Amino acid sequence: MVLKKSLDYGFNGYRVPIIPRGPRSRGSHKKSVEDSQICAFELLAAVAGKLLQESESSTSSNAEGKDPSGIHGGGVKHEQLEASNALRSECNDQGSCIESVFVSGLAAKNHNSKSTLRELPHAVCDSVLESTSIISSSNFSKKVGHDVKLEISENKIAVEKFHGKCDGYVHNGTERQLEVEGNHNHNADLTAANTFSSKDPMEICVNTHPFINSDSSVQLTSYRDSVPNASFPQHRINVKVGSKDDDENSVRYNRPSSKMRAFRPHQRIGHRRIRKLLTSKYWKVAPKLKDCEFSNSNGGMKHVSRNRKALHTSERIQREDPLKKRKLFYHSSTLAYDWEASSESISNSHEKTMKGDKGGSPKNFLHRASGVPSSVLGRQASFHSRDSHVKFSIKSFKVPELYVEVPETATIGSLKRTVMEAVTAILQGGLHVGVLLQGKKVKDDNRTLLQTGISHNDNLDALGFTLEPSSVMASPPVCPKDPPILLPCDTHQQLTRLPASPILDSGFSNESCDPPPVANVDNHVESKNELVPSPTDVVTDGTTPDSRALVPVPAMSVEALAVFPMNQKTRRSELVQRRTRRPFSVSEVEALVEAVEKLGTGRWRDVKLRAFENADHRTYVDLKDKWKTLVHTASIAPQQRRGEPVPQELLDRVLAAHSYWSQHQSKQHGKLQTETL
DNA sequence: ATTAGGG
DNA sequence: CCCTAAT
Repeated sequence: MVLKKSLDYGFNGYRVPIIPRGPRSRGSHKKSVEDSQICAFELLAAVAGKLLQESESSTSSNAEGKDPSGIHGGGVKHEQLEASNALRSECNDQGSCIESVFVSGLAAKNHNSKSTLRELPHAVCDSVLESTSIISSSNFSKKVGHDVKLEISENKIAVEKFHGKCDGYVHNGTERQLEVEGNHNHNADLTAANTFSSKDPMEICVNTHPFINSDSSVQLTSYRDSVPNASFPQHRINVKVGSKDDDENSVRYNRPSSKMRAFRPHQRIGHRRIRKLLTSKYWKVAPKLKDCEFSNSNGGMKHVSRNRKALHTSERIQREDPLKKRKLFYHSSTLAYDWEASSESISNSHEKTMKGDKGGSPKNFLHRASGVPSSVLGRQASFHSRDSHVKFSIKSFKVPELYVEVPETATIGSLKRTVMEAVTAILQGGLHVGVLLQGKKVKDDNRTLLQTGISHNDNLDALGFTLEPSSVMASPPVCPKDPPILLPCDTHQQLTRLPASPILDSGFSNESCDPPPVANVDNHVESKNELVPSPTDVVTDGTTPDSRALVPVPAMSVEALAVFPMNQKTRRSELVQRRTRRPFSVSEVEALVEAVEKLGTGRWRDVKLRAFENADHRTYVDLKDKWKTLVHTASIAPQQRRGEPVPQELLDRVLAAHSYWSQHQSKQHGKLQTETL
């Protein structure tokens, strides 16, 4: 449809099939969605939990014994409760959780004592996650046919408190519960609320420590490893999460994951889907790692309180749009997930370096990090270490959005499984960590931290991390046929878009990060998109409300977060986040120029309608501003121009149009001018 | 809601 | 991009 329109006008307006909207986006429906999604889905936590659980049985027996200190237990418990309460209250406050159901699994269980599941971890201390929770409040949805699509947005998974030593496996201490409550009457919308309450915050600390590199498999690992063992001499079991799964998990997951990966066209076109937004999860890491502060069990309570705070904050932050979306199909259900770039703040470590640190090369660090699913924002705190090691901790990270599509007849259990599988698949699929420095992605993996400008006393605050899907994940086949399924498309699009904002400073995590590196390889130019309507476009255009909803989910990014690490006191940035920067691509500029040539300046509304109607992230103000800058750019020497170079030809047209319209003050009747220019 | 400009 | 004032 869009295409048609464009044609009608005689030129192709720039269209972005799917554009992530910033928090403040003026986009219409999106907004409502965002608003409605209040509760967070602790996805990550869930994942971790799952993993843990899987292995739990095996581990559990041991666990208890391991934790000599009883502290963990009590402390943890409290924390958990608090966390859940906090979450709950938050939901209430927002009011959107009405529909959400709190699965009190956590709370309830906690009460009972630490839930059995959880206990293990505590005891073990190794586990990174003590508990995870997922909360989803969701809203939405409609049914299409038999399938229910759940989109859980703004869910966060937070792993709060990590007590324990970092070594060891990540145990399944995590408890994850996912419940969906749906009232789906035949026509009724299905509402599902999942709650995962996270009990324990997880703390993650990453440093360049040598050990870190040990396992590659799962992110969690990093922490454990990273933690200086000095502090936790105890049981250091290096288990990879991934490895761990081998036995049980592998069996279970393999099948699902493989299936999930394969994208298959949505079969039931007529079905209604319910979309549930899954928000990202946050992993909370101890805000400050004092060298192993967290290793102490007592530290737990303290951390907890902080965590709670963080949690709340993070929820607010969550508004961001997901960077990416993907869909997975599992059996009859489809899972799509978005990765949100947003990351959580990372705590600073004021500590001095850990003794244990040996110089970890940046590389090590990176490697370590990779594997963590979901975006992570890291912020450095101060590094006092005298040595050349940079130490930082990642407070939390969240997983963007998760789309789940399942038959209405699906059981809650199956839904849970589906979600977990999706998450698991993602995790296993491999994620890599992107490093952002001052909002810009650092692509050169070979550069050292020092070369990159990351040193213990420098801009640690500007350091951020993002979790990016592995390339494999990124390139799932697109299924044009099935309109509803967009994720793949999204992916595609994103990939496509990358090229658009090449090198500039502007490269934000958003755009740049999302796509896997691989993606970069196949750069498509934005213009290409225009020429050849991408599936995404089709989807977007076409569309049923449902599909629309799905597709457009944008992604926001981490960058913003990255840029504004959550400092509890400072910055309300979280609330007033700036829109993510989206440099105009050449094709956009062209569309703008063309529109202005025809309409003249002063009619930005019309310009917007004409050339950017489908680019919801471009407001008329943006267009006006862009024009302003274009005029300026065209007036200065090419050497002074920055950013993606705009073809001189376009700049010439800009000047011509500018002067033309300046003279013809009559901005109102601009019909004749095309030729003039 | 738009437009125009300054920041 | 944001913010504001003026429409």
